[in-house]
Amino acid sequence: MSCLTVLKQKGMRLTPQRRLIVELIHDNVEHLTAEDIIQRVRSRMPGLNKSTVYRTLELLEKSGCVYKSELGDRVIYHHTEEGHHHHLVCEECGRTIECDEDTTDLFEKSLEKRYGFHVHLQHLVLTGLCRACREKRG
Amino acid sequence: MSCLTVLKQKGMRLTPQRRLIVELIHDNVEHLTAEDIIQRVRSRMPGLNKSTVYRTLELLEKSGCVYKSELGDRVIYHHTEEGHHHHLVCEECGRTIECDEDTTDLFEKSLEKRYGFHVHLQHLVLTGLCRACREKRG
DNA sequence: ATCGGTGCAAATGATTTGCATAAGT
DNA sequence: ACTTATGCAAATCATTTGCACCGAT
Repeated sequence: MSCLTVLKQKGMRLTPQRRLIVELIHDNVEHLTAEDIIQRVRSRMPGLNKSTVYRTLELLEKSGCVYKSELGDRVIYHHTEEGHHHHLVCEECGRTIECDEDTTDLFEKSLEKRYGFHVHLQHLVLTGLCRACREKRG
Repeated sequence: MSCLTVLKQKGMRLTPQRRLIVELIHDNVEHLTAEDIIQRVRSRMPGLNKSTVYRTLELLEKSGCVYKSELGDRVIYHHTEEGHHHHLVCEECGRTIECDEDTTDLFEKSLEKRYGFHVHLQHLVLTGLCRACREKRG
């Protein structure tokens, strides 16, 4: 179900501002910060205020349409998509790899088995080095 | 090697303020925020300024004496100790479980194998529910 | 005695909020 | 029409910074 449908179902208004912000988040594979979104929005709808961006992001997060995570010291947003909830971000080239749930399932199970701890891995963002960058480094 | 030794070796001064902050971090199993440390310091050395706390934390992080991580929207600090770099924090009771590296090693290896991605898991803090709290919930 | 460290107060920067107006339903 | 959403400006809150003085070496 699309974000816009979710909002409509909840009785929220589909304003041009919200449509634009939702569109931006969906068109981007990368993770965007609030500031990124404010920048990108500027060219298409110059009047759109940053408060509106923040309010919309909060709304989308609470509605389960986007994930809010921390990447280093940046707060980033990413649309919710089933099966691709985790991300590997290369520190060198910045590329993002979507990480499927099978890989994390195993990890979750081992934490459960070993510590009796049930992790809530909603949207994990891990940093490191991708293969290409490691090969370049030698 | 202790934090104080590290600082001394780097030619940094061992002021009473720094000694106190280091002591606080080492005495606490839990994760402390900068604000927590500012509070706790107050009773023992009322004149100690918050800037000094922030500056010391940054120094300790750069010297590899403490880890700085994000837990939800809080920035937390924890002393570096070999073999216990990861933490499982219960969302219900707040208890922290130290997670040994064997468990994460497997996870790291599977990410490497599957995606060719080498994660930098310096100090992972994961939230979820501990066994006791899950049993209480039923 | 030196030079790095501290306290203080002011600056910063991201996010939030209160309120009058605008606009989706 | 009735509310909710937006724009604006001001408030907030954690963290950072410039600078004069202090104190560990």
